[in-house]
Amino acid sequence: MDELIKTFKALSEDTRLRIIKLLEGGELCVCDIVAALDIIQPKVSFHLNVLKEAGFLKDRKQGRWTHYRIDDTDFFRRFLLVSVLERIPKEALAADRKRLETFMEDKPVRDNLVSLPEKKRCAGRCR
Amino acid sequence: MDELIKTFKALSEDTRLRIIKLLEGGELCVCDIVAALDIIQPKVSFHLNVLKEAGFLKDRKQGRWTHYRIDDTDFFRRFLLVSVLERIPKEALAADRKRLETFMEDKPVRDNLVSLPEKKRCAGRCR
DNA sequence: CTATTATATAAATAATACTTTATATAATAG
DNA sequence: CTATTATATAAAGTATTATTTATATAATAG
Repeated sequence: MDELIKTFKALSEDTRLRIIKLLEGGELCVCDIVAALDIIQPKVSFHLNVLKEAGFLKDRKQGRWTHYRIDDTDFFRRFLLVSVLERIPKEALAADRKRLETFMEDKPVRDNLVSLPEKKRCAGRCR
Repeated sequence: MDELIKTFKALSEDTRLRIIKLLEGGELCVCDIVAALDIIQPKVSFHLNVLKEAGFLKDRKQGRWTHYRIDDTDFFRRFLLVSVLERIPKEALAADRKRLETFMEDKPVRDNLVSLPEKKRCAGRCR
């Protein structure tokens, strides 16, 4: 029963649902999420960890960055995620999406690194 | 998004899942649930209200009693309830079920009232 | 090697949620 | 009407969870 409670509790918080909605578009590193949500990094890390511990996210370390993505290996959690995604209207989190886009576009440093091996690049404007 | 959070939060607590599992067997009045869970009445009322506010339960007043039952009018909540029920193994809450059965059987007063109109009877041993 | 960057984690604080105790209310038995 | 019963609610206390600030760690650029 504890696992079930942990599962639902992970989905019972605003910031975490915003993260899920962001990751609908694919993998992001922590700094991308920080920029998109416009909240401080330890707060983002805290919530990412709650979602990960509950089995909703997977992480992938790459150099200095940690990339998070939706973990869709479990059927029940996958159903819950889809339910969440379809119940949050696109316009509700438009600001998050907008900040993410701006952050992604406005990355002069990344452009300089496009030719470097994947290991050294970040999806955002990280150096 | 707030409604979604409220929905999941309602399912993020031990006592509330025990209540849901109890109500799988059908409508019960508050005193039945108090007896089954062996916890104090205001605590039960608090959790019943959380579940009701989240749309998982309906209540029905009958004389001095309030009977609660699962509200299966909404498809999504219904799916969540079924998911909860099937994920809580029968043996996990055997003690609750046992206390409920004992309480239901051991009701000398109710037997005296069986012939009275429905309005005056309680499912438990309430007088 | 040193400085910087990305992220994590610890400690302190703040905010929420739950529990308990006490009391209110409404129905009804006597 | 008065006492009792079932349930609800308010107030106070406790516990849990979230947030912030500060710091640690690990990677890497220079």
